[in-house]
This record gives sequence, structure tokens and C-alpha cells, in this order.
Amino acid sequence: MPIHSKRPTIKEVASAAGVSTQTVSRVVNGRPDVSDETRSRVQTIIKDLGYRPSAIARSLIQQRSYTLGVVTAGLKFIGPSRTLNGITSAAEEAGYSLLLKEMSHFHANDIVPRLNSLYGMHVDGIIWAVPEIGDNRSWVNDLSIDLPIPILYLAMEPREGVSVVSINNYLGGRLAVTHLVEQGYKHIGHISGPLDWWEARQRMAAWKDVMSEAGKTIKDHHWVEANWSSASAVPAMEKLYNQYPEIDAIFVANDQMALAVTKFVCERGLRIPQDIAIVGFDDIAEAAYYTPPLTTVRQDQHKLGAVAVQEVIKIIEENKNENHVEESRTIMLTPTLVVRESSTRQKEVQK
Amino acid sequence: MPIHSKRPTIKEVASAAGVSTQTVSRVVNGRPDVSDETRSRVQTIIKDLGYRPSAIARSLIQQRSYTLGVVTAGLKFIGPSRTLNGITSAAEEAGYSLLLKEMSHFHANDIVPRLNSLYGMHVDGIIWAVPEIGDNRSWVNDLSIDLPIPILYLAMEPREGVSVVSINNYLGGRLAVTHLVEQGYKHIGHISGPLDWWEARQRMAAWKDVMSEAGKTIKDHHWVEANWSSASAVPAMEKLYNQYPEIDAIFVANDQMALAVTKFVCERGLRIPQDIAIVGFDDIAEAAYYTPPLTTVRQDQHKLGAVAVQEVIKIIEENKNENHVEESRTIMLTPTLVVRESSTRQKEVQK
DNA sequence: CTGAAAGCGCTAACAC
DNA sequence: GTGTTAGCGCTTTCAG
Repeated sequence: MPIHSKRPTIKEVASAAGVSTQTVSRVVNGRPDVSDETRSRVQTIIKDLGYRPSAIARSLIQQRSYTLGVVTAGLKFIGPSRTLNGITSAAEEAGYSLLLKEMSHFHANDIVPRLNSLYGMHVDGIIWAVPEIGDNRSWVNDLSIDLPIPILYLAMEPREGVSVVSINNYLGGRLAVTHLVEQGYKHIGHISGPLDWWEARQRMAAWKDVMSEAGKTIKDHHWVEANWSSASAVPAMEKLYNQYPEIDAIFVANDQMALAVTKFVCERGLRIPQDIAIVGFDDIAEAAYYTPPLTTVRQDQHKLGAVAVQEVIKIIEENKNENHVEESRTIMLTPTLVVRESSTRQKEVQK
Repeated sequence: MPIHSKRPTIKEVASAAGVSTQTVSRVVNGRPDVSDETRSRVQTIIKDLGYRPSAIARSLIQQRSYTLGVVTAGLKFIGPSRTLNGITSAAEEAGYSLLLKEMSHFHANDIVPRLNSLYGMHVDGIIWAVPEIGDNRSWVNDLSIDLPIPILYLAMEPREGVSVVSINNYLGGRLAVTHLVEQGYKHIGHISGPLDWWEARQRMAAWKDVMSEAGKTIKDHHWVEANWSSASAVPAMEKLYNQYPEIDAIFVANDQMALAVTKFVCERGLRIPQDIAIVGFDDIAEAAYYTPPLTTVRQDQHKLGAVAVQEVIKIIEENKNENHVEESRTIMLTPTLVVRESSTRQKEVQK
């Protein structure tokens, strides 16, 4: 029993079994060209010594680590975690390990050390799972930091020459606002996320577009910007309600903010959805348990992560073909509307 | 400009600079014993060639990877993610990389392949961040899977011979129930988490203990078991309310379930906290925006993760001393009570 | 079916 | 200051 002993090497196994390291290697890798007798003897020794092959020595010689680098941000929020959850399960399934880096803030632009660190550990590909905010994507076409491995980007505006997997936030926004229009609401306001976020801009653009298609004129006092948090939505909602008293429905850019809006409306003695309808975005697990249950746009962030892993592995495999020309791809996942009580003024609910 | 070219090696840099690989190594590692002239020449070449040192080759020779393995579960929930967030930031600060594995379910007992995989990648230590559930810790004292690197366990009952960092759930439960007793509530029920979880049992034990210390007799119909989710709390609360109609306060084992309880109470036309008080556990970001804002026990899961990293690194460092006897340590973090409106029947709120 | 030699990219130890 | 040698643990290649 190897109690806190040194790591046994393939050499030790070989000499204990009276064979060459080659043969041990063959056994470990399940190669067919070993006699059954030798195989079982070696396997016994491996067990006895507690031998575990070194994946990094293998990576070094094979120039392939079966490891993916993941760069994320904001794990304390549920969105990025759900995505990471999708990444881990797809990676596990595909037999890849994951090297994780979290940026300390969303805006951080010290990209190069992260990239170098991952590349130095011989990752076969990188998933850049930090959302697009401000100019934090300015480096993607910077040739000086180009790496000989693929990088797949999540949650950003599709771009020429890079591979991207995103959820279609614009479509999600359209689903939300169209639903409110169809329910007969006339004065539909918006509480947006921080507008340096691409996703927040997409959701807001959808609100504007659907409203003008419905023949309404958007005014500046019909919306307020907040920062995704429940806390930020309180003053935002107060401001919006004061400057737009006719408001009878609100498209809130995420469910956390919708919770605070619900509280505000409830405290004013207004009824949801009779006086004011609310539609959120995300479909967090709690949304169905708000009072009343929240209509919201469901985005499958788990799938976002899983697809990212599959795509980056696909690119890695393709690049093994010498004469393969790497081409970038863009995938947009489609969100869906989940109708609950917070927005159904009319009795005939279309589920 | 190295556009998707091969990884340049130290040898190529050396010959391009007309020096030995040793000298390049010295420059890369910032050793002082290189002339300024040589250093700058080498640095220029490194830039030009886009050379990035191979961390795994370095790990191989130094027998030290500056990488930690993290095994987690349930990233789609906010608790484990907050802990992981603490782990990533502390690891980053300490200069360690992270290899992440997520168990597909909390109960999973295919421990060995995970451990071997991490060990095979030469991690210097492991943080086992899966909560203790059922017998999913039965292996910790199994000598046959003992590794020559330290494993630090999170969120489990302290045990002889292993290092553990946990939050004191029992104390947290005491804070919650004591508060309700002090507020003058007489019929304090409990909705527990799944009782195969150590943390759920601790919270429940605290409820029982404080109640009997207050001279109350706990009956079986005073509590119901649920499974942490808002969804599970709906039938649980219905059952509890029916079987215990005198109930005037509830200690709910987490904030998600407390949300559903809030909704239930609200829909029955009962007032919180006048008719029924609610205290949760976790202090998720949204708890302050429930209607009414939720009194809850704050556990600093971010810190839990950060402390885990610091501790495991401490053990790694200590083990470098030949004659150091590894001793296990137990750290218990202390939760705090956050009093909000959902439990303050008396006007004089002690903040 | 099995083994010997070479080397992945790097650094420790020692020489000069 | 700088170079040489050896080797971390493994797999590839080729020989037998």
C-alpha cells in the first residue's frame, strides 16, 4: 500500500515486472500487442505499486494534452456558473480536462498573461467565456497575441474570422416585448442591464424595435439603465415609475432585477399583472416562485457551455488534418418565452 | 509575427540568439546571473518568435506544477459557484492554476478516476468541494487510494486524520432559531434540506436543540423535509401548515425554499412577520429583495473557498520540509445572522 | 510479442 | 556569465 510515498514511475513498474517500460506503456494504453500473461502480471504490479501514469509526460511527447482552457468571470452570479456547468459536463463526456481561470472583473483587460499561462500548460483549445463588455474584445484580432490553438468565444457579437457561440439575446427580447404587446399592454417600459454589455444592448434594441413596429414612439423617459442586480433595480424602478406614470408593463432585462421590481410594485399596492405586467429574462430557478410567478425568457446557458466545448473540440480535431483551412463558425442559440402569471392580463393564456 | 505557427521551443530561441538553452532559461526565469547585453538580446528574440515557456515541461523536472485540483458538484446552484469563485480568486493570487472536475451528481462515488486523473496531471494538492451527503465520504480513510499529495475537504463533518474547512452550520441554525425565540414566536416550525446532507442535519439539529433549551417539545409534525429547491418547498410548506396550524414562525433551511414559503404565506393572505415569521439560510443576493426582505443566516462561501486554497497551499509548503510530520487541521467558519423584516415582530429591531 | 534508443521542452548541477 | 550534461516520465520508431 503506497501511503504518501513517492509517485511510482513507469520504470519502477517495468523492473518490478521484469519487462521494459515499453511493455508497461502498452499495457497502460490497452494496446493489443501484449501477451495475456504479461499483461496481467504488469497489471498486478501496477495495482500493487499504486502506479498512475503521468498525463503531462504524455502531453509533452504527444503534443496533445486533452485539456481545454476556460476563462470566465463573475462566477458568483448564476449565469456564468450555469455556463461553466455545461462546459464541465461536456468536457467530462468528451474526455477532456479543464484548466480554469477567472477574471477578477468583467472589464479586465490583462488578457495576455491568462492566454500565455493556459498555452504554457499546453491546452489544446480555449473557451473564452467572459461576456462582451465595453472594449474587452478589442484584442481578438490582434495578431501579436495569436496562438497556434483555437479560441472559441462565448456571449459576444459575431465577428469576422473568429468562432463564436452566443444566445440570441435580440430574439429573446423580441419574444418578451411581443408577448406584452399581444397581451394588450400599451405603455411598455424597459429596465435595461448595463449598456456597455452587448447582451444588455441586444435586449434593449429588441424592445425598441418591437415597440416601433407596434406603432409606438419610444421616449427617453420610457426606460432606465440598471446593472443586473436586484439592488440596482430599486432606484431604477422608482425613477421609471415617477417619470412614466402611465406605464402598464415592464420588460426587465433579467430576473434578479424583476424580483426587485415585483417588490416595488407590490409595495405601492399595485396589482401584477392587472396594473403592471412584468417580464424578466433568464428564467432562473426561482422565477416560478416569485409572487406572482414571473414570465421570463429562458436562455439555456448550460447548453451554451456544452456547445462551446463540442465546437472547440471539433476545431481541434479538424486542425489535425495538415491541409485543413481553419474557418470560423458562428452559432446562435435560440431562447424561449416562459409565460407565467406576471404578464397575462387576458384570461386566454397561450402557453 | 507567429500566426498559428508551431510552438517555438527554448532551443529555437537559443540558437536564434546564439546562446545556450540554459541562458534562455535564466532569462525567462529572471535569474540575475546573465549580462544585461545577453538578457536584452534574448528577450528580443523571445518577443519576435512569440516564445512561451512550457509549464508542463517545467512541472516534470521540478516535480511541482503550481496547480491545484478542484472537485466540485452542483455548479448550477449558487452555493457551489460562490465557493468556486473564492477558490479561483485565492488561487490566482497565490500563483496557482486550477484543474476543475465537476461530479455529475452529488452522490457520485466514482471517486478514484477523478483522483487519478488529477494526480496524473501532477496537481500539487486537491480541494474536494463536494458536500458531504449520505456515504459519499466513505472513502476518505481508504488507504488504498491514498495519494502522495494533500487533499483538503470542504463542507463536511470534521474527521480524525483529514483536513477540513467547513462553515459552522449548527451555529448558523442556532442563530436563526434563537432569534425567532427572542422575537417572541412560540410555534417555530422547520423546513429542512435533504437529511442525507450533513449541512441539512446540522441546521435541523440546531433547531431542535434551541427549541428544547427554550422549553418546547419538538413533535414530528413540527417539521418537514424538502430538497433545497423552491419547487420542493411548495408541497413541504403546504404539508407543514396543514399539520401544524398554530405555527407562527419557520426556520427554512435555505433562501430558495424561503422564497416559495413566502409566496405560500402571501397567497393565504397571512402577513409576514405578524402572522408568520420566516428565517432563511445562505443570504443569497436576492434575499434582501424578497417581499418582505428575508432575515437569513449569512455564510461566506467565497471565503470558504479562499481559505481552502490557502490551507492546502500551506500544507503543500510544509510537506517540502523533509522531516515535517503532516498533521490534519480543521477550520470552522462562523456564519452571521442578517435581520430583515421577515422576522421582526417586535419594533425594536436589533440590527 | 518485446525491447533499445531517442527525444518531447525544460532545468539542476556542475563545469569553465 | 555562460555552456555542458543528464534526466524529469513517458511514447515513438524501429529492430528483433
